[in-house]
Amino acid sequence: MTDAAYLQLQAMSRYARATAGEAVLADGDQDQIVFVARGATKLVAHASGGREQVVAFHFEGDLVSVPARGAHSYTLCALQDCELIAFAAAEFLGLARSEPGLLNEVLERVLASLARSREKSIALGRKTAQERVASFLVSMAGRIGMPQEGGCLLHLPMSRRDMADSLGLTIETISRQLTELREAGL
Amino acid sequence: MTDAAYLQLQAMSRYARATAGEAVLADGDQDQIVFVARGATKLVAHASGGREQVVAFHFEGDLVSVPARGAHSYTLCALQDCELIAFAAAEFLGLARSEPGLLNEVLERVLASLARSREKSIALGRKTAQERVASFLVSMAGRIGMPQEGGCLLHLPMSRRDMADSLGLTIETISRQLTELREAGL
DNA sequence: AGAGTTCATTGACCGGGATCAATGACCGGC
DNA sequence: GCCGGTCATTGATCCCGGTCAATGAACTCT
Repeated sequence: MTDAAYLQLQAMSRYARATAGEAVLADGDQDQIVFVARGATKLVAHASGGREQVVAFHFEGDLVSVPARGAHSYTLCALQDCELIAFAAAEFLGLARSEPGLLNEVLERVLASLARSREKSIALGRKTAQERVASFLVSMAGRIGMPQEGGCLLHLPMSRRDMADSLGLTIETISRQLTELREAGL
Repeated sequence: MTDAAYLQLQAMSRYARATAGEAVLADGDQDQIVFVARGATKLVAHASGGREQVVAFHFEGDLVSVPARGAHSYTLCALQDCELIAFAAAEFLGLARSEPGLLNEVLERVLASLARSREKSIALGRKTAQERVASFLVSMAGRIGMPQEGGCLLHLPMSRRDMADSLGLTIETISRQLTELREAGL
């Protein structure tokens, strides 16, 4: 990346800190691109009737595309204390157009997001509660698990409610499935 | 786009025709990028136990990212007679890196796919059968509806089974919801 | 220490959509 | 014409996970 582009990028960036549980609304009018420099976030969609769907979780180093409200309104929300760097998507992509390396990096991350979103669709559409919880744990282990001898240590920054809202279940069902897995010795 | 890039692009493309119902496996080893020149397709994920989830529908002019098998295996499948142009994703993105215009176009389409995939997650996770069918119809009207005086004409190329596999329901439920909408005069 | 809060767990019951089953419509082949 | 096939519709029944409710654990505030 050229120095000039770097300076431009820095100029259009907005740095934000967020404490655990806090919403990072950013700017509701236009699409945002947010880089998670530290911490973890969830992207929540609000459906009618108070129903909420967690569309994705993000961890340190992840890039999030936060859409302006379309059919549903979205909120980016901190799970832990976070440091975030936000850009207006249009502006960001405008600059990226002259920086193929950057554009390519963004595209690859967006493709990864798309792949994860599709996996979520499969889970939500065709899996039982047990399978959803199990594949959630496997997926999280792959993303933020610390390999340990013989296994893998997993610190989950989200609450039961977040898991439920991500897997299309209720907190009670999550709880029941987890105890079932625990009693099965997993 | 430069002439040289265009020729390279053409050289790495694979043209394919597919008749309705036919699978377009392409190449299972690596990710594919497919352009739908004519017709309509579905991207199907195969879960264990014969369960299938339609991850997305595509129509004339759409660009599809078909992942090589990861957690689940995917198949691109023609809904109508199709003309398709396929690229190996790695190769395609390699060339695109030197063609910012192309890269930018691809990125925008992938972002649109991501947005649709998220909308699908919301439907699958937090909506009733009735709401799913309704938002499916609205979404399809937005993509392939022909505006008519006072309304909108919609030719759906997919079967009840495809809708069911897309919405996480069964053909019976789709049928019941459609008759319910019909009887309500919608 | 006591009161109020939020979150996780567990139990009892209920309902929306899956499953099983039957029927009809439409098709191409011979 | 008849027969086999696939697809859509409708009804009867069942079950997974939602809903309602109670309890306990951990924490903060006064």
